Amino acid sequence: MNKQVKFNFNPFKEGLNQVLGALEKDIMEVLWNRGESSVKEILDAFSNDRDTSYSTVITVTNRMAKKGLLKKRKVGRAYFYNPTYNREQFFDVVSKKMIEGVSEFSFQSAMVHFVDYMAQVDPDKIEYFSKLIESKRKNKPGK
Amino acid sequence: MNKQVKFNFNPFKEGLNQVLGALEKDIMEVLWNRGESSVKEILDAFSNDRDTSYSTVITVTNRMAKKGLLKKRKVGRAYFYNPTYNREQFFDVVSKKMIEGVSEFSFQSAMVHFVDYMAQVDPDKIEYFSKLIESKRKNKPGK
DNA sequence: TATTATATTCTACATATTGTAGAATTTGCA
DNA sequence: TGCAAATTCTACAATATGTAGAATATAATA
Repeated sequence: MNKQVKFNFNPFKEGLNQVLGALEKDIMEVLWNRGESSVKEILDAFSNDRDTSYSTVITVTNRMAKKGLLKKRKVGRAYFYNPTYNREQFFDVVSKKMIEGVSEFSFQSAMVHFVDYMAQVDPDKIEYFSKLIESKRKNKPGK
Repeated sequence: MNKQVKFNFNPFKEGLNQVLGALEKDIMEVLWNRGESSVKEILDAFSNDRDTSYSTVITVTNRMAKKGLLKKRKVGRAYFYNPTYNREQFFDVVSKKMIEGVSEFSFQSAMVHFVDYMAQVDPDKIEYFSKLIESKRKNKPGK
């Protein structure tokens, strides 16, 4: 029923490009900013340095719909596309799947490096994280 | 200098297949189990249900060497291959890069889902994790 | 040294993903 | 009903991975 979004994660890229191709990303950004849009509207929203043909955008939006990233809806003769998830949901859905994936891959290493990362990048986050954990500990069912 | 290993992560697969192709994984397993090996030795180590040609293995081991997964060394007329990282190191290197990648992608979500995952899969790990964090907090440089 | 067995290199094809777009076709509105 | 607009179909490019035959190089040995 719930067809989940499919993606790969490239840790050597940045931001959305870790999960989406360059054009896919640009399309998502437009749709998140504008809301449901037609291909023409997406094209118009692209900055002038991106020169992409009409049919290229159609091809890619259709592929994205097939992957579960977008929903399409017919309005008159044209199709309108809308992200399945809003920006925040998307980052959350991807993060969840990735954390599960990496944890399954090697939980021990994931733990260690997660703490290391926190300590290095923003030590203050550790405080917040501790609280998050404490609240979970309280909810932990006694054995 | 330190050419790092390149990889993608597919959270919809399992174990090493999240990072390696099917044949790449089989080759890594053989090398981790046997240590430095020739193509012939790798082929011999494959279970009988895998029917792969000599040149297929050469092609893939060479690609893996190019990606930084293996080191090759000439012995007589043949090349011997050895993993750049042992099994534990490999899981650790990949996990580190992935945790950094996902944290950069969305640290907030990563945090929440990491704790959720822990609580759900193995609540006892939370205790260990708390200690890990406490030790980091002590090392935290006072502002 | 000539032969043979073995290993490598080169090349090429298959599938999958993503970017790209022309040509043909459909469709809806004026 | 005719045309502009949009879609569909098809196809090519690059990258990643799996696959392997043919040609070539090389080492051991007869």
